Amino acid sequence: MSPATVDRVLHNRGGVKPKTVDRVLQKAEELNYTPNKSASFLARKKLVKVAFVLPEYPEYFWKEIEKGIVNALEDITDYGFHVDIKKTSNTIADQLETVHSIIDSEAYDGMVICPKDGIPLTTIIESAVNNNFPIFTFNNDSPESGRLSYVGADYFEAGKLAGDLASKFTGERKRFAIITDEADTYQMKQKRQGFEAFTIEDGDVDFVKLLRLNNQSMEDSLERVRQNVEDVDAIYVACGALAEVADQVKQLEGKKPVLIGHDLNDDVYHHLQDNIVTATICQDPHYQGNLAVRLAFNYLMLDKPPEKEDNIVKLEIVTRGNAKYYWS
Amino acid sequence: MSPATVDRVLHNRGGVKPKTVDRVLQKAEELNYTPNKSASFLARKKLVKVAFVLPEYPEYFWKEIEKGIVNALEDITDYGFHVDIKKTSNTIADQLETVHSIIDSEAYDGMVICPKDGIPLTTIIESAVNNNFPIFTFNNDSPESGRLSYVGADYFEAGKLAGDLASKFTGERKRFAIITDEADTYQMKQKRQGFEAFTIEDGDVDFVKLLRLNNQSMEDSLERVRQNVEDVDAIYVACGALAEVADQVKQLEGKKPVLIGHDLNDDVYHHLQDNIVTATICQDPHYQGNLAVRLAFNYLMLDKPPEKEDNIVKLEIVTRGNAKYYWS
DNA sequence: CATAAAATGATGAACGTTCCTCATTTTATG
DNA sequence: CATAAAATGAGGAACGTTCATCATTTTATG
Repeated sequence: MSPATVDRVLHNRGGVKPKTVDRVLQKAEELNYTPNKSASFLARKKLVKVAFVLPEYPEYFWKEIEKGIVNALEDITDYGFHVDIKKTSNTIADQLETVHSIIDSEAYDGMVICPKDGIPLTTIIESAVNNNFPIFTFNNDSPESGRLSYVGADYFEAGKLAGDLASKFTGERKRFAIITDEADTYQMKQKRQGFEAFTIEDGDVDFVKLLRLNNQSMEDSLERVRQNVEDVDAIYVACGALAEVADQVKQLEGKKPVLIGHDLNDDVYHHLQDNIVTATICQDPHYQGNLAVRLAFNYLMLDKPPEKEDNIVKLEIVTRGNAKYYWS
Repeated sequence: MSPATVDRVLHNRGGVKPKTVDRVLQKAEELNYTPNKSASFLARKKLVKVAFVLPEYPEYFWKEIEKGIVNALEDITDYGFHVDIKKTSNTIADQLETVHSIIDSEAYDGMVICPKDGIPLTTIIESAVNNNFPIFTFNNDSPESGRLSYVGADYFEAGKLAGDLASKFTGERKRFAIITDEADTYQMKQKRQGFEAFTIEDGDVDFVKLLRLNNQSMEDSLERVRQNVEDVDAIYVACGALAEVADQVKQLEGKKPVLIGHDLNDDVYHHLQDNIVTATICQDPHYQGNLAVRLAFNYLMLDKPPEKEDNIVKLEIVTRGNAKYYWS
């Protein structure tokens, strides 16, 4: 039997009779054979290409993600694995177009995407996956689409954690407020529900009031928030406006409420230093980018399907004391 | 010019006249040459071997580290890089012996070690490094030894973070206690000083009392701690006895003080769930193990010296709400 | 300046796969 | 059962390095 035959079996490229296939596989098992990666990558002639589809927004977060991706790729160069990062505006239409062009171009062997909520994306992912085009989701899931695997956080848990923190950072009185905005995406709903779930389980919470920002008239609604927040002991900002809310809180007279939110940017970092923001809940974007690359690499280059359908990344608590590790 | 000549230059294996060396390097620069890793690993015949010297203790922590190491190695198999993990008892003598045998055996191309405090280890590391035997430190540093690079936490910062948390988790009154034990290692001193530094900077702290456990008569000293802690609002356990102290705190009547410490094990995990331990400060052992392997790999296999002398890993805050991501 | 030693240069065989090409055997079809 | 088509098998070149070996040139030494 020639190496070529064996290779055909190992890559199930067909053209080998079942009896031989068995013989090869059995022998491989017996000898505890594992292909040598160096040789394999070296001999492989064609590039494997993967497209990463990311929203442009919010900038700082995706920049960090991108660093994680690039960083993971550094370890992998020379192995014939290539990724293109495609940024789309934050509209569904734009993302759909990008995805279509990726699939139709037939230039890619797979895709990793942070999909917008809703049917259109689910549908196209589903049909691509059924068509044997592997897709991984990222940061925002689309479980019904049949994507191979998801990398990202559990936002319900994130909301619960926010509740846990709000409770720990406050004293006797626990009058809480949640702030969301109009978009009220799936992620935001999950966070809110998690926070509420915590307050119900906990029992010590006096009340939770829900405030919604209006993106059209941001100034007005922030003003309203400020007025509504004077009798509150902790505020949980579930939307992306943590820094803006912090600006308002900073203006409050007297004892300031505990302020908790998500993610980190330059403004939030400074509010942490000033103890206006007590804590912010982060996911390590670097790690996330890294993991997504590895999943795609393992699948496409090493024939290793993802071990789990969900790769839930950890939620990290960032305060003044450890912020510098998270913001560089 | 033959590939062999070029190769000699690229691996500065000598035997090439300076003019040629220059010519080659210049051309390489000009062509933006980077060696192909697959081909390089494949053609390389000899194994590179690295010894990891770890204390056996505390078990759970080093088990996690080991997982991180093994995990990093999985991505690297077939590349001719091999590591042996050597565990030593917690005595200096034992560690010295292990290190000597590693160096004398001449079977290794490098070493990663979590060195015990003190002159003996510093000395031997220094002489080995001067002798062109690369050594990386890990979890516990030995900067004067001239090790190539350190991977681990900044324990002074860890103490400060503990102070920050203690302050945030308490209300009006801030009467704190620090608990250490007899060993009072460098790490523990750093943590203590960091905590104290925070309390001084902060200004709001009423007092900090220092309690020292006696390892010989643990029961007695825990008993003593319990009595000394009734008038305290927050306790910071800087030594490894967080779970034991938590057991004592659990028995206290009335309002329990905030309890903060380091690391995670099964007992601490349960005390977090019960809200006896409010928060514990962790370093990701998985990541640490991973990073140490990569540093050694980059240095020995890719000729990439570590970018930084200190690879300070982040300090992570673990509470009931996110403990599950840290304990599996 | 003869000679040995050191320095430098060229050659080509590995490393363990992948995959193309061609030869041979089996199977399907009338 | 003849023939074409499909299935299977064997052989060997290529991937881009590393490194041992041998050939040649330069340098040191008396």
